[in-house]
Amino acid sequence: MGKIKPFFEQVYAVIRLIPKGKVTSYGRIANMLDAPRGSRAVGYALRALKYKRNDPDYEGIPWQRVVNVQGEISLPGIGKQMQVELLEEDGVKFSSKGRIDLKQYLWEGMLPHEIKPLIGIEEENDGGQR
DNA sequence: TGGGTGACATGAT
DNA sequence: AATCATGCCACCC
Repeated sequence: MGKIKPFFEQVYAVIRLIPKGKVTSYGRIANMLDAPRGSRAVGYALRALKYKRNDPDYEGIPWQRVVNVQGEISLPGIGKQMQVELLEEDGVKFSSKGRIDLKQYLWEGMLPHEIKPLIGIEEENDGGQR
C-alpha cells in the first residue's frame, strides 16, 4: 500500500526539488511533508547527511538551499562558510548582515498532496472515498 | 540495544 | 526584544 519512506528520505527528496537560485526553510519543508511541527526534524535530516557522504544514493542533494525562516544560515561553524559559498554559486545574494532576502529567493514549495507523487509517496487513500 | 543528540519554528512569558 | 519550553525523527556509540 502507500509505500512510506522514512521521514529523512522524504526530506532529501523535497530538497532535490528546490530550484537552483532559490532557497526554502526547514519549516516549509516540514509543512510540505504534513509535519507542521517537524522543522527540527528536518534539521536533523540535514545533519545526518554528514554520515551519508560516502553513499551514492545521497549524492547531489542541494542541502545548501535550506536556511532558516529568517533567511539566515543555521549551520554553525565551518560548514556555514561552505553553505554561503555554494549559495553564491547558485546566484543567491547575501545582504550586508549575512541574510538572504526571502522575498526574492524563497522557493514557495508545493502543497503536500502535490509533492507526494514527486517524492515517491502515494496518497494513502485508495480511490478518494472516505 | 537504547538513549542521547542535533542544520528549527512557534507560541507564551 | 529576548528567553524558554516543546514538538519532531533517524542515526551513532
